[in-house]
Amino acid sequence: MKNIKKELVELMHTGYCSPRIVDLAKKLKEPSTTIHYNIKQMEKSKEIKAFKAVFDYKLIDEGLCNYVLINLTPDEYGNPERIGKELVSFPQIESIDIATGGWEMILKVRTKDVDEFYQFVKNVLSKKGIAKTTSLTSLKQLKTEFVGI
Amino acid sequence: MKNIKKELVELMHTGYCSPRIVDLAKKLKEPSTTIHYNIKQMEKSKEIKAFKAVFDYKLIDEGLCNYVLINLTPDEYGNPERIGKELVSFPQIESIDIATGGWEMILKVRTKDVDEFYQFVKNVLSKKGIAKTTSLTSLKQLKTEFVGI
DNA sequence: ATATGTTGCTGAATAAAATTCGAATAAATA
DNA sequence: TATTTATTCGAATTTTATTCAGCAACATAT
Repeated sequence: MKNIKKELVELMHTGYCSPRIVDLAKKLKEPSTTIHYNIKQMEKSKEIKAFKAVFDYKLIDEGLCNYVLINLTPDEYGNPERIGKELVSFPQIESIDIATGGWEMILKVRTKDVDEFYQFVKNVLSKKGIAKTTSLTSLKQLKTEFVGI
Repeated sequence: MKNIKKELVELMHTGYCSPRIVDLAKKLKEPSTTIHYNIKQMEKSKEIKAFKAVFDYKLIDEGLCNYVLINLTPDEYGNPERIGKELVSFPQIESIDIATGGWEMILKVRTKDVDEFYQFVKNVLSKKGIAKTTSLTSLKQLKTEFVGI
């Protein structure tokens, strides 16, 4: 038995999917070529960034979700994007926002469990420029990526 | 000229997409029927919840993003899910989490602009059971739904 | 208003992909 | 080991995406 599922999850996290043109055409009662044309337009204009899968994260070893609120050190206020860009490639990070209102950065982080989250915090959040972090643990997710549970 | 794009965006926000089995097969160097079988398994077991599009929200009239931290009134502490379920169907809400650590609920909300956000706050967050809200406005998004900018 | 260029729409034909099915293999269980 | 169950995968079929050409709608200039 091959372990294909883990690799599939990884790939479909951010891509390797596409629109179901026939179904969209039926739903909107338009010719499928028209739907096709419009979606291609939206891809060209970058309105559409990707097609991807949404998972039940409890079932794929990403059961723990934390919002991490970050205060930067004063010398990093000027370009929070520097740290942000360092973080983008971490697969545990679902979203990164530069913010205002008490914290300079907001991360949404998914890990398997507390052990992995601890590792994440140690490796990532000890980066230069991060002064203080506050973690808000999600106890239950009722909606994710616009998809209700 | 028909206004198909708005309807397409709405539908592809949470579905009407599917995996690109042939591409996954090529990437993983496996037969496409094997990929097909494995994905169907993941759909049946509910590991996969949906296939959807990710947008550049600035370009589709959802340019303003706020994290809304919510304190519930003491009488609602017992079942935060009641309010949560009332909120699920709002299309502006990307995610709803029941949380611990200072706030009982965390919303991620996307609106066109401040005017629409104000309407949202008035209509939704004046619901019974919500004691206090704090909004954190995203100034810049570096990663969303696992997709980097 | 008319001409001209550009963008959007659509049916027909083609190319490509998903799905089904059956048989073989591998894994799990007794 | 024997038996059942789950997974792999090639061949055939069904379904879907894509291309293309022509037409319609719209915008802009004359």
